[in-house]
Amino acid sequence: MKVARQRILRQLLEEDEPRTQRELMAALASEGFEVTQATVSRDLADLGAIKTRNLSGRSAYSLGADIQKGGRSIDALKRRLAGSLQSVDASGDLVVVKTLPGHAQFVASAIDDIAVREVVGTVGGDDTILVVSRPGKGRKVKDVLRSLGEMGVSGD
Amino acid sequence: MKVARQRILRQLLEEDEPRTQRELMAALASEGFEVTQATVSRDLADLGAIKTRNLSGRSAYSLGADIQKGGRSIDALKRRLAGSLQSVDASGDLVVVKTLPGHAQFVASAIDDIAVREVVGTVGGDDTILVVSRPGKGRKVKDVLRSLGEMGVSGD
DNA sequence: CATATTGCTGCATACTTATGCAAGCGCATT
DNA sequence: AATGCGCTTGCATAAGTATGCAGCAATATG
Repeated sequence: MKVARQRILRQLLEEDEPRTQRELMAALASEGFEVTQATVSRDLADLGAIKTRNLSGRSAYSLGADIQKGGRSIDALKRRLAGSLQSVDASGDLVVVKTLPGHAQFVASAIDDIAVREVVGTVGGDDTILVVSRPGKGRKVKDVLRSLGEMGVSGD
Repeated sequence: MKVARQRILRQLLEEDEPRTQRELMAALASEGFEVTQATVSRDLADLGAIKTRNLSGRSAYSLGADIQKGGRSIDALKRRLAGSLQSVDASGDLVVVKTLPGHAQFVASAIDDIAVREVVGTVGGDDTILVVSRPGKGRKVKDVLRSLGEMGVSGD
């Protein structure tokens, strides 16, 4: 089953330093999941895994930029955010996110988790977050956050 | 020249979302650097660049897990650490790092930056840092940190 | 029950990236 | 100047990864 396999895969990604998909394939096999490299590739995409470089410069798969906080998928994050987001507006490269009272810190860290490239950083208060995006990415970040929350909002 | 080219490369990695080395090759060419894919590959290794997945799940190159803090290479980090480290010891998966007074916070954040996979997290005081490594990685983290600082230390 | 629809997978293969090797260059030494 | 060393690069190719397509199974629909 796919879900079970991907759960194992997560573990493997956290515990070991799988260097190739072939290696993961073997590891999965020894756990009873015999799949091809193609499936591993697709699983890794599902999990949002990336190939990082470890301390020695060698590359290995891991669960993304937020490894320390425990990996999560975009989907999982979507679920987390959906309930807390109130509105998202942008002014240039600054994106202002309103949340339920007290949720700002939580949401801000979630945004930090997910927006690896487009976001420079976030500042969270009690119910408001200021998201600083990379030059020209403000609109995009806004759109993405809105789509994650799937809520109606005021204009640009 | 290599250095100049890699500087441009950094910029490209930060500003755009290059999806393949071929793309980077083209971008570099339009900046006056005509090199082959092989060179781009080696440059990316030098810079410690990794292939992340952006919000939509597509993969793109970027400067590692420390994007938000401004990318830097292992080498740069080495230079930063060398002057501040005093000693490194490990006890199981806990690594204790001593720094010059007041440098702990700084060094801790540097370690966070660099130790993408092996380190679970760090706690920094004034001149001491507690580094929590992944199970079984304590020794390795210790060794790496020592080698970064290139200093004599006490035993295990 | 028969027929769609959907999702997961393997196969084969296209695409992408890494690397052994040799050439070229600059600097130091003899 | 000649020799030798180390570094960088391109070339060719190996190694690794992604993906179109088709088959299969499970579930939904008539």
